[in-house]
Amino acid sequence: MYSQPESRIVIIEDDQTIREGYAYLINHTSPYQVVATYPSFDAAKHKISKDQPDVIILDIQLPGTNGIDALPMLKKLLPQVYIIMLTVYETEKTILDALANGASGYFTKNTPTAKLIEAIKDVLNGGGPMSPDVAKTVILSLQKNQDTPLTKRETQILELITIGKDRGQIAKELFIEVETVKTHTKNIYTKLNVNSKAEAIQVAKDKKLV
Amino acid sequence: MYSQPESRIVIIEDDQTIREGYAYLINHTSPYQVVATYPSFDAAKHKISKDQPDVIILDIQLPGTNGIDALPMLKKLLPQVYIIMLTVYETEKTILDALANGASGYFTKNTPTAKLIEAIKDVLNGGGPMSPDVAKTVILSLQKNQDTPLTKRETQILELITIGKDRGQIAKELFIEVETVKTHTKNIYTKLNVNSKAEAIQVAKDKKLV
DNA sequence: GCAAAAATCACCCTTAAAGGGGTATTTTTT
DNA sequence: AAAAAATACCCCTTTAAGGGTGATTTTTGC
Repeated sequence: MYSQPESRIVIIEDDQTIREGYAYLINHTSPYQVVATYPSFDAAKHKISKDQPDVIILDIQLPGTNGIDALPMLKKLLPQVYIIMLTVYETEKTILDALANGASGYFTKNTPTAKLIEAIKDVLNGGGPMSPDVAKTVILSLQKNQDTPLTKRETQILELITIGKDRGQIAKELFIEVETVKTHTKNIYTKLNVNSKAEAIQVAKDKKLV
Repeated sequence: MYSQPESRIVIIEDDQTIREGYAYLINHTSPYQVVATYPSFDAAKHKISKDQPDVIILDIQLPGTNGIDALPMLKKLLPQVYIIMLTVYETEKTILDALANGASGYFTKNTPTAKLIEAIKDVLNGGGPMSPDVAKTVILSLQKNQDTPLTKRETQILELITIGKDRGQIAKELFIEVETVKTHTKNIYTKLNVNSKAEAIQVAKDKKLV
């Protein structure tokens, strides 16, 4: 499916200047049309279905229902819609939350309109855009801790532990004895300074060891 | 730190045409210089430290040591270096592996040189580039399953279970009784058709319920 | 080629935390 | 008003986890 000139955009953004600015620029410098703008999700929710948007530009910091909470509801109302998030803040948590909740992209409010229009084109063509800053945050959050105190095998076993495998499953998967898994596990616990599977999982996630 | 005109690039890529093509274009159409090119990691490993590269463009499908395995070794050799991965394949697994192992960016071989040069600039300035296709894969892999059979509370508890919390910790965190956590857990198990914490974690990861 | 590090396996012993069954009240949503 | 979700208790069983100790083999790094 390729982006059609008549693709319909809706903007949900509380700041009037930004809202109208983007709307004007999109309408005048792109083949897309802004069919509606709303200052909040609560204002939008009863009307937006009739707007039949292809893409929604959604602010995160909205009065009333915020953008993150609005995401799943919008997805429910309009399952096919692409949503591009807009925000001033960029904490790892909010970005990942947004992405995990179904955002197709993520931009800051100082993103030039040209970039935004390019992003709209990208999502309409099925590619998900991501601004470099956001991409960096995502990458950093995925980045594995390089200087692990754990050996290769230990890391491997810790990884299997974190995805819920028990001793027996791990042993089978690695073609080793359960007792060996136990030994490795003990060493892992010593190195990580924990003494239970649960704690190990938490430390592993925390330090991005796996 | 801003990108310096004298920034040094090394290309590790087995296909001679691509290797020399990129080298020529980067040298002639950008302020960066390709200081060395290698057809494999094995050929590069003993010399690359002396090249003092700022950015390495690294192919994934290499003869001998592949790019993914080479990543951590390169990072060890040159902790400060930025690595941009190059590949023809784009499975979710390989991309996430690369990112998790410390790649700064990820592009396909048909990426126009202009884009690649822009990416080099981006990484040198500290922003991580990501091609739209890759970004999409990453996003998709982060995407939460929308139609969970679980309730809000159940999802919440499953989430805590997957990060290794036990009944007691979950109860405390949610200000409810341990017995209530148990009840929810039982219901989760029934719905997910499992009967252990370990299985639940696996199903949760698998179906991206959390 | 040698020493250190990593990976492998085994036996003993203990108990907390997990899992299964059933029941029931309160709160929220529709 | 009915249905769904969230809360809470009781009883009962056992498994998988954790701790201690010791030893052999394989892989790595210099």
